Amino acid sequence: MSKYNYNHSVVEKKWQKIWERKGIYNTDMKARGKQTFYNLFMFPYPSAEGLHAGHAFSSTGSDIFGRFMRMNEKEVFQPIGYDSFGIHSENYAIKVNETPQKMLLRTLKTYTNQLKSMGHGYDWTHSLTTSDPDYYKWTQWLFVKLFKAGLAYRKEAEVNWCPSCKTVLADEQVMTPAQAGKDPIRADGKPVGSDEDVMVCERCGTVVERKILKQWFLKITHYAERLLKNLDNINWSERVVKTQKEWIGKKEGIIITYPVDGKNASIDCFTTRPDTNFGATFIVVSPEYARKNLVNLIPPKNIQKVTKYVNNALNKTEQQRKKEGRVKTGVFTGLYAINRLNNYKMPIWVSDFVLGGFGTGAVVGVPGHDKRDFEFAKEFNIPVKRVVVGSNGDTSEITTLDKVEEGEGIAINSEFLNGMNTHKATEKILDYLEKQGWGKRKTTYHLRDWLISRQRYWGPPIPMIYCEKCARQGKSWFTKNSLPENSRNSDDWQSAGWYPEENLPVLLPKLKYYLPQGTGKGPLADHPEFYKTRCPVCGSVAKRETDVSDTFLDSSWYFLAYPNVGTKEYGQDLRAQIKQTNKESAKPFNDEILSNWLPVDLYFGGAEHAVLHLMYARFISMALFDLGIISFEEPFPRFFAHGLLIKDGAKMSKSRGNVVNPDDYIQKYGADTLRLYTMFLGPMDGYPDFRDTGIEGMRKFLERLWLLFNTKYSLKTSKKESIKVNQTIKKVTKDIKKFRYNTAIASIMELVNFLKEQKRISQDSLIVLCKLLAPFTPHLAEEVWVEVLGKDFSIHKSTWPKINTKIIKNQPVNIAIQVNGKVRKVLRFAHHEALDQDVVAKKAIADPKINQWLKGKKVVKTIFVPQKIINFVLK
RNA sequence: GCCGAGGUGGCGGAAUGGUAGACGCUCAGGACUUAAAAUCCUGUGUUCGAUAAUCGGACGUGUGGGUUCGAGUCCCACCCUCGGCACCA
Repeated sequence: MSKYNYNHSVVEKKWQKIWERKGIYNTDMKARGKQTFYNLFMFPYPSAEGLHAGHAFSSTGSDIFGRFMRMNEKEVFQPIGYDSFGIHSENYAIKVNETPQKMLLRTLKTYTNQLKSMGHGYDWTHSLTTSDPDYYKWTQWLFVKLFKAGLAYRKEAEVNWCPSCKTVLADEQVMTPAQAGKDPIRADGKPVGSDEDVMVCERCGTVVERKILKQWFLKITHYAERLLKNLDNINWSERVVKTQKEWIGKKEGIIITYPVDGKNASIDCFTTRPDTNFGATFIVVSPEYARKNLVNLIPPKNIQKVTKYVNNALNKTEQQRKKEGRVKTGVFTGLYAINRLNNYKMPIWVSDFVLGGFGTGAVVGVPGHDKRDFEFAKEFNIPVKRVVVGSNGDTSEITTLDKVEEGEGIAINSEFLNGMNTHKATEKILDYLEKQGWGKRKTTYHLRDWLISRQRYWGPPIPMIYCEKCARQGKSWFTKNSLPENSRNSDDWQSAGWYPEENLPVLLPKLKYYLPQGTGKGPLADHPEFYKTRCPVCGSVAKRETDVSDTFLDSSWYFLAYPNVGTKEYGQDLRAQIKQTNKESAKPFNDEILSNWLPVDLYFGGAEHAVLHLMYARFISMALFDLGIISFEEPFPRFFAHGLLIKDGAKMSKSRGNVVNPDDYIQKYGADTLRLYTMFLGPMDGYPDFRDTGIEGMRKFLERLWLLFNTKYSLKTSKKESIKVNQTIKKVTKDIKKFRYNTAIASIMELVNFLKEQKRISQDSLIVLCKLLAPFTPHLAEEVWVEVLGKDFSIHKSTWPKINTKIIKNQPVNIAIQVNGKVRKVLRFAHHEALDQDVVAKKAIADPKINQWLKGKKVVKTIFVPQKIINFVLK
């Protein structure tokens, strides 16, 4: 090839072929003697014909780090695969009117070609596809394991239903339209008002409905405390940690029991601020609570008004309640409750601002220290008491909303709590109330159990068998005494008649018509040849579960599978296994490989999975840890949340018509150009906008690079050149470690500009430059390494350049002149002038400006200020 | 309302308390060319002044204060933007 033309398509194809043939990115899983590095990138789900430029942006970010670690002498494992099961793929198949199987045959080929054409260093020998029976038999095995451990159960519950996807959704898959990035639509075609607060399906943007159905749940709440606690010990992007913490939503408080005056009854209220309880002046219960627990107690003269209010409130939809805003309404029940702390008689009210579904559904009103309580008290002329003095020191009466002190402070008017700070007072009162038997500590979480049933076709069938005969006799897989710890206290235990299927996989049959029914049952329910079976215990006719599991169950363990792909453990036949006595110990993992490679060293992915995949994967890992199957709780000690590549100010999406296809750019400019360009646009955790003009410039830079490498070089390196080169190494290394690829590239460009201005460029400088470029532009670097610099095969087996610290030590310095003990003047000198402190000091004094300034002043000291201040006395 | 993150040229974005605007895009001028494209060179925060030319001054990081020899960076108050949570007791 001509040395003056950089032909990207020839070079890139050539090296991609060589890499594949020689398998240089294939990892020796039993590697010894080298430190291992598991570099994981969130696998894509094939819900379109191919990847868009956003994937190129994020996957390149992950690949660069992997290549960097490789050059830092780590044995790097960088796998890739496909999250091919699930609603997203199925919906796309429906759209193109094909079966998911057939659609995937085509799209996976495209995805693979695209990923390869970007030049990522993936180990394709450890690839996996979640819809492959070899994979999903283990997903089913996982479900069975969880079931046996009491972590999977079935219960009837009010659940989210997407009328468009015709399936239920987990709480995490329901969000506001803004979060989903979709305009809300209603299944019946009615328009959604812009002021309406609606929740939509994460996938399709349809407004969700509520339905009561019997479904399978995973008991993630059992791990709420550990999921929360461990967050403090893992190195994750801050915003993701915060989101998870909020989603778990831990609240510590106490349930206080207040006797109802003159009745043989009491009301339980949950509060997180028992330290303010001396300031309680009323009780409010939700309409739900009133209807359920209070109606019989209410005096006749109040009953009509209360009933009317309750009925009215309960007939309103959630949306109506929200629309009415914060105006407080309510009705007095005629009843009083006693606050046993001070024997205060608190009127009991009913109001719809109290939620039936949170806490106990009843609240104790402390109007001085809760804004909502204050609004309510003002509305109905209920007394307000101050029991906390906040940081502003105000002790006056609380008469307006802005005087309500919700923060921490010092307790007053609270008898034995007086003078204590909020923290101490809380501890004291908690102990006191428990000791008196008036209350009980209670911790609540926002996190709910994970609903995994899906009434769809494209997923792993939930491997459970239902035997009606056994159910009638109250039999189940668990004997009465063998109910696991986790489930023993649960009211939700309704699994009589259910047995786990161990003859795995329960194959998903090929169906020609697989569309969701919308009846609350999945398409498999129409296929007796699938669901008809025999009870594994009594042998009578039994039925299989016809729902499939959530796609997030597939992806909750895939990172554990990658390193084990190809092992005999992962490949073993579970159908043969069950005949063996050790069937309980069957698992897809090789212990040596697990300990060599896991947990994942760096997980690179999108922040949108904060409460979805990332939470589920942590939960599953903890469960597997408790079952003794793996030896760590946290699968991802380090997670980096990348940003998103946007186009014309918006997220790329088909409906907006702003999808950038990376193929066009790879063909026109080359993968290296696209890699370098997307990385240069901005910080990796930002939201850079893709523009065509910029990429032209980047392509020109690569051409100039190519020319630079092809110019004559000398063997000697000048001192100035050496300083520059070493500064660049230092900067680029630091930036890559912090995922600041854009500034790393800028430094490389600066070095190139510098080298171009030199009359002679040394070979050493070019070698360093080539190495610095290698993670970003792997093909170009490889070509230069071998063809131009004549080095051994593959730059990626070479080592990252070392910094010569001696050379870059001399940085610019400041000379500060001290008069009468205070620094009064500072001069700045370039590094090469400031090698000797005395020389510099003399020079400072000699400076005409300083000289003039110094006139008539007594110089005591000059101070040498490079990075830190070093004092020395001027003689 | 509460909790985060942030506000720097025409644009994307750089700056361990130490020459603000690296690097790139855009734009302008020049060279080459019959011409255009490509390429290369020069300039490009605002403003004032000056020279034959090299040049010099002032102001500039949302606003107003403060600390410091020195502040985009640290502290206080305010304004604005973007995320997350939201009648969760």
